[in-house]
Amino acid sequence: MGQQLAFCGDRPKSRPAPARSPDVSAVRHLRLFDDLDLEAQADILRLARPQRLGPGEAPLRQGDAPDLVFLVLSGRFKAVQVTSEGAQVVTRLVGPGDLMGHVAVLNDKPHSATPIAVLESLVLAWNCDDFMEAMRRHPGFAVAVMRGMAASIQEAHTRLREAATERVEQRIAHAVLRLARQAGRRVANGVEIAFPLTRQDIALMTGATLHTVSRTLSAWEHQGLVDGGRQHLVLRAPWVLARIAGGAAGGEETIASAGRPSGE
Amino acid sequence: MGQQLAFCGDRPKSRPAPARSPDVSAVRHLRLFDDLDLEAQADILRLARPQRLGPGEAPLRQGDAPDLVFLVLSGRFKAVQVTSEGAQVVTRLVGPGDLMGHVAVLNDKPHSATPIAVLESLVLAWNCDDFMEAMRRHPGFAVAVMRGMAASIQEAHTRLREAATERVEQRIAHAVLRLARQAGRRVANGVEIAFPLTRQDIALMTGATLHTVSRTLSAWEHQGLVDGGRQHLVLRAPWVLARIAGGAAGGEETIASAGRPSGE
DNA sequence: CGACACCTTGAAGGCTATCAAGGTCGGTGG
DNA sequence: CCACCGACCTTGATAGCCTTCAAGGTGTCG
Repeated sequence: MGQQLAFCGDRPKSRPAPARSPDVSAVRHLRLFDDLDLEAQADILRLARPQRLGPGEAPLRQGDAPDLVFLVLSGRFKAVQVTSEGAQVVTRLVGPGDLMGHVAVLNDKPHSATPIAVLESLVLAWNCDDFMEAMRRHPGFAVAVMRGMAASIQEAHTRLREAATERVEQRIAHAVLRLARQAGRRVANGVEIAFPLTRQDIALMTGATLHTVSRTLSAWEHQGLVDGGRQHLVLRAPWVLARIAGGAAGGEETIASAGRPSGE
Repeated sequence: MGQQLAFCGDRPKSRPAPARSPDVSAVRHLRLFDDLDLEAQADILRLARPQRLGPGEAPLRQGDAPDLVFLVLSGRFKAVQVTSEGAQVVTRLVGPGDLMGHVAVLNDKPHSATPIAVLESLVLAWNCDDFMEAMRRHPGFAVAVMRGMAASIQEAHTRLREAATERVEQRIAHAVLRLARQAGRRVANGVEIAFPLTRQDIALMTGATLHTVSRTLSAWEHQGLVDGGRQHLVLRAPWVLARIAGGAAGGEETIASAGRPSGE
């Protein structure tokens, strides 16, 4: 009882003295800090160390012992899991306000995926002992972290259901709609996915091959549903994609033939 | 800031006075209470109300507003998610020490699955406000809850990877091995799944049809890898199944041809 | 302007769902 | 006790979705 667990694995405690504690104003707007008063925010931030990552860089690697916990301030990451046979999956997309590495720390197991930056990104890093201590000292923080984990679980279960019950075209539709919701930017033609996204990436998110993804997007482009391009995607008719995702076979569906919702 | 969130949805707070607070001894051995001293355990249990469920019964239903959080003391549940088209998935298996309903409560969204008892089961129920309050008052409890959620996330991501990269036979192998780990009981012939499990259940866990599952299990039974039966399964050669799960095509593999591990 | 990464498109084949037709077990009521 | 019924399981045949194999096209960066 009351047994102390080694949350950071068994490696020596390396606590690099924060060069300078980040400013509270940088995180005030994040939902993770909604519940906390200024004092608590400052207390938690005092232990954090900012870090900058360019596209392709990773703050931690699959298989590493848990050591640090990261909070994304800006930019975006894709969490890639590689199997022993070399097959890959993108387990989730990580954006501002999301944590990385906390699952492994809480589980006391090696990291199960490598988060790779797809944009110039800024993160905060905590030594994992400090992170655990912050949660113990500020229950509101712990609850906020749990909220994020709960959302993560629901998303994973949703994707699990899609993978088990849907055809490839539906899964791709769901995937791009989810991308638009998580990282979409309104543009003239519709909604643009606001980071470089290859066909291969979509394939890794949907359990399809890049060939099938390419074919599907080509078909959609011919129907005017999307604008494709090199590492680039614009959803011109999200409502039609939603109908495809919902189970309608698609068939001869065009932009005009589907009732455009008045709201939104 | 400090804005109070409606964790229980907007329904009136119904707090049925606990008939009698459950005994601390019933939960002492659960990992969820490892970190807590006796006083904290008692404080948390004081708010809980025991409840008994028979096979087929569900403590909550998919789509319901979050209201209560449950802790399984004994028995077992399968969490079933149904899509609008009627397709079903089993998102997870819930056993002693696991929570139910907490994800929806933390997310403040309707329950995303219905946990159905597959055995006579005993659970503890908390009003969700009380549950949140317990976590705020006892950070160690919050951390323990998070540990369970972290495990849940890793399992979901693992299954996501399997669904995306593996053939049906491999997925079934992984599924039955996971079942054996979570609900296995050593018997003379090997390891028995210790609750009634239909082919359909396995199909809902793996994204296959019950026909394919039946065919696969029949083939395994002919090879002596498993003993099948009505709602019944015994793994005679888990190490061979592990090899099948690991990617080996199986082919002419028999019990004898695979090196039996010395340990365990 | 050459090389690399990304994308497109065709053809063939296999894995699995689907359709179809029973078989078997266990409980229930007469 | 026995017959019936429902739930669960098995096995064949067929069809089709999607992967796999193959061959190029295209955009971008150094």
